[in-house]
Amino acid sequence: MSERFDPSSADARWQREWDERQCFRADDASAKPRSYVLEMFPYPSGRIHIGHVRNYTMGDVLARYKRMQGFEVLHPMGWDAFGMPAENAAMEKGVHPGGWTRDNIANMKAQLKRLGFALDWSRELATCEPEYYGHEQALFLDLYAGGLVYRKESAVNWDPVDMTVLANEQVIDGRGWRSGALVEKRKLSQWFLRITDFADELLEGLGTLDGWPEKVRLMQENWIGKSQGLQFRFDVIDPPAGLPASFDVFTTRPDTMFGASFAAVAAEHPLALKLAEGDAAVAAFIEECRKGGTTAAELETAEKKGYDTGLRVAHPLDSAQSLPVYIANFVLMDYGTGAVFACPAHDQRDLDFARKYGLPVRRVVADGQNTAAEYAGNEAYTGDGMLVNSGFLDGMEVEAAKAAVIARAEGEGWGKGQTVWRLRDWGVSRQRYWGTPIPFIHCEACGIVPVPKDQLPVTLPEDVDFSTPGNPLLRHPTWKHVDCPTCGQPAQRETDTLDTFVDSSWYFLRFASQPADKPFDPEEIARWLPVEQYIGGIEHAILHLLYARFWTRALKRIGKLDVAEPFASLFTQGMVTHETYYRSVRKDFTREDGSIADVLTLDEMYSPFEVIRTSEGATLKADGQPVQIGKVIKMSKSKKNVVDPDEIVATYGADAIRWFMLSDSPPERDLPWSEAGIEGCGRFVQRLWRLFGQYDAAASGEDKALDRKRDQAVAAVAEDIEALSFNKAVARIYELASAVEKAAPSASRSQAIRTLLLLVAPMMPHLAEEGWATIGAGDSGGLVADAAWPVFDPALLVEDEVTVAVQVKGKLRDTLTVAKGTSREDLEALALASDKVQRALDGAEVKKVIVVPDRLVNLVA
RNA sequence: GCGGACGUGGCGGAAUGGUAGACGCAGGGGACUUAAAAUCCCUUGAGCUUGCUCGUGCGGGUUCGAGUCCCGCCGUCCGCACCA
Repeated sequence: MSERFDPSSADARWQREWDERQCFRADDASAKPRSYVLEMFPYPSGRIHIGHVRNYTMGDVLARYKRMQGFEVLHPMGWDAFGMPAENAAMEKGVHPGGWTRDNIANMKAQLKRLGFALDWSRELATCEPEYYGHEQALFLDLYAGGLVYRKESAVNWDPVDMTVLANEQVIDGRGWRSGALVEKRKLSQWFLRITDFADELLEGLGTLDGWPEKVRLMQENWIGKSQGLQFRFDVIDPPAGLPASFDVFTTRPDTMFGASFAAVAAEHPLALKLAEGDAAVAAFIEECRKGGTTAAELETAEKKGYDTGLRVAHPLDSAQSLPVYIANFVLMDYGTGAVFACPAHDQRDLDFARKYGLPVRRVVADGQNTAAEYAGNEAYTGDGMLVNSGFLDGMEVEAAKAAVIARAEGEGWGKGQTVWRLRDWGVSRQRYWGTPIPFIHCEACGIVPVPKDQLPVTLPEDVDFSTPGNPLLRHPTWKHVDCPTCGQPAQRETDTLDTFVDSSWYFLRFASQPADKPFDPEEIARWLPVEQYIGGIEHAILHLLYARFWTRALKRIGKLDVAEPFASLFTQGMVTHETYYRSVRKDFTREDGSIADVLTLDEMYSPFEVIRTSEGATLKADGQPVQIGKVIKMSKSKKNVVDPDEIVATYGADAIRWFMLSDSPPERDLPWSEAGIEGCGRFVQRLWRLFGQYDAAASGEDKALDRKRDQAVAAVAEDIEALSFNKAVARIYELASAVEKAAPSASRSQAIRTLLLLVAPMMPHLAEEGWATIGAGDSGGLVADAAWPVFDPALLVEDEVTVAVQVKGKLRDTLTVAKGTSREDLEALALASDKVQRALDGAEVKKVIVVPDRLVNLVA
C-alpha cells in the first residue's frame, strides 16, 4: 500500500469499475426486499451547486447502506429540464434552449459522476425529451378523459413588453422582473387541473405521512386551508332595478349572527361592479381599493376603508333588523363568496371597521362573567364562551350555537353548512416555448379536440426564433397549423405549454417503470413505490410536494395505478452556508459637469478566494487590508460566497467533500462551509488510509475492549444512518478510529480496521474500495460496493464494568467503577465509603438514598 | 397578527429526566525535523484559594435530580397572512 491515498487517480478508477460492472443498476426481477431512495432531481442550470452535493451525498449514503443491508435499491437520477432559464439564455445569448439544456446536462452528469454517487444511470431521464413529455401528454389526456382537466377564463399577470404571462413571484412592485414594465391583469383561457376535488383527500392523507416532518405537513395543511361554516343568502331590501336581489356570504362564525352590524362585499364583487356602472363615486372607490399594495407591510398597516352603498339587507334570523351594505377594501373576492357579514365584537377586522364608521358593536359571546351587550374597547373577543344577547341561541356554547344556526338556515332554506378551501385549482398553462406542449387542437367546427394518442408525442419544433418577445410557438410559421383530427378541416394547435411542476409530478413513477409504449406499468410501480426516502430542500414543501401527491392520487382515481401517497418518508435538508466578506464603499454619482448627484454607501462583496481568514479577522489578498466579516448565509453568486464543488473535488477528492457534507451539522440544519473544515476532512481520509495500511491478517490475540467498541460502533452507526443522523454516525466513526489507533496489534485490531472500512464505505466509497482491494481480498474478492454490512453479537455489546455517578444532594461528588449489575445495597455501601462523599456530607445524616442500578447513587442528606 | 422551529464553550454541535460540553474545527504547549510540511502526544467552559464555586437565553415551578418536563418572558430564524 502506498503512503498516501491519491484520490486524483483512485476516484476515477473506481467510478469506472462501478460503471463497467453496473453495480448500481436496480434489478426489477430481484427477489430481495426493495428500497427506493430518491433525491429531488436537479434543474440543469449549468453547474452542480454545493447544495446538490449535500442532497445527493445524503441519499447516496442511505442507498449504499441499504445495499449493504441486503436490499435491492432503486436510486435513480434525472433532469428537471424544462423551464425559463433556458429561454432566458436563448434570448440573451442567442443559443437554442434545447442545446443549452443538453450541454448543461452533460456537464452536470460528469460532475455527479466525479462525486461517486451510486446511481442507476440506466434509468436517467430528462423531462425535455419527447420520450418523457410524450407520456406526460398521454397522462394529461387520461386526466382530461377522467374529468380532472378543464379550461376556464382566468386573470393572469401579463407583461406587455415581453408579451408573456408572469408567475406571481416574477412580479416585483407591480412590474415585470425582466422588462420592468407595469404588469397588467389579463383574462386568458387557461387549462386547469381539479386539485380542489382532492382537497379533502390531500388533507386527510397528511395524517398518514408519519415519515414526513411535522413542519411540512403543517405548511401543506395551511395551504389547503379548510374552513367550515355557513354559506347563506342576504336579501336586499327593496333592491333598485337592475341590481341583484340577494348575495351570498360565507362565515365560520354563524353563532355570532345576532351580533351582526353590517354586510360587506369585495371591490370586485358583481354587486359593487354593477353599482359602479351608474355611480362615479363607487367606481372611484373601487379604483382606490385596487391600487392598495399587496405586500405584507402594506397590508399590516392598511386602513380599513369602506363605502356605504345605501343598500340594506334583511337579517335572516330577525326580520325586524336590517344591516347596511358596504363595499370594503378588506374583503377578498377570491375567497369564499367575496362577501361577508360582520360581527365586530368577535372579529378584529370587523371591529376596526365598525369603530371607524360608528357602527354598532354588540357582544354575543360572554367573555367570562362579562355578558353586557355594550362592547367596550378596541380588541375583539374571539375565544369560546356562552352565547348571550342572541335570542334562541342564549345559553349555548359556541360550537353548539354554530350547529343550531346551520340547522335553522338549512331548515328554512336560506343557507347551508359549507366547507371553503384556500386551495385553488392548479392553472397549468404557460405561454412559453420550453415546456411540454399541451396536446389539444382548437377547431372552429368541433371545438377543443384532444390529440389522438397515436399521434403523440406532440413535439416542439426545433426552428424557433427568440429575437422578439412572446411565445415562439404562437408565431412559428407552420407548427400550430394542423387538420382537425375529428372533422379534417384546418385547425390550430394549442400553443401553450405545461407548467414545469407537471413534469416533476410524476418523474418518480417513470424512474420505477419505463416502458416505451406507455408512461409506466402499474405492476412495476407497485413493486417499487412508495419511495422509501425522499430527500430535498424545504423550498419544495408546498408546491412540488403537493402537486406530486395530487398527481399520484389523480392517477389512482382514474385507475392508472394503485398508490395513494408517493413518498413514505420525506427529509428536508438544510442549506450550505458560508461567511460573507465585504467593505462598505462610498460611491459618488457625478453629473457630466462634475457636480455630485448622489452619494451612496454600498457593500462591495469579496469571494472567500480573495480573502485570507484568520482567527482574528479577514484581510483582502489584493491589498492586505482588513475586510468586514458579514453574516453566514446561503451560498449565492450575488453575495460571492460560493465554492465550486469541482474545485474541492480536484483538491481534496470526492470522499473528503462527501465526508464534509455529512459531518458536524445535523442534516436538517444549515451547514457552514469552511476551508479549515474541508482540510480536516482531507486529513481524516489519509488517517483512515494509514490505518488500513496497518491491517495484518496474520495478527493474533484478542482485545475484548476493542471488540466491544467495534460492535458498539457498528450498531450505533447503523442506527444513525437509518435515522439520517449522519453527523452522529461521523462522530462514532471518529471515536472508533481513535480507539483502533491507540490499540496494540491483535487479531481484534485487524478485525476492527476491516470493520471501520465497511462503516465508512457508504460515505467514502472510493477510499473504501481502494482499501478493500487489499483488506477485503480473500473473503469476497469483489467490491466493497457489493459487501455486506458487518454483523455483530448484540450480547457482546453489553459492558461488564460500568461507571456509576455518586451524587450528594443531586451534585456529583465521585464516580465508582463497578461490575455491571452490582446490587443497590453494595452501591450504597460503596458510595458511603468514598472519602469525597464523606467530605461532602460533612457529618450530615443521610435521609434518603436513590439508586439507579449501573448509573448513579444519590445521597440526600 | 397567526402557526412552527430553535437558543448549550471561540465556532459546528453531543447528551432514553441521571457524570453537560461526545466528536469535529479553531487555539495553546510539546515531540520528530537543519527547517518546513506531514504526523504524533498533551491541553483547552468560566472563576478562584487546586478542590471547590459557577455554568445549557431570562424568571419561576415540578423532582432526590432539569439542557431535557410545566408556566411566564426575551431573542433569532422559517412559513402563512385583511382567509370571513
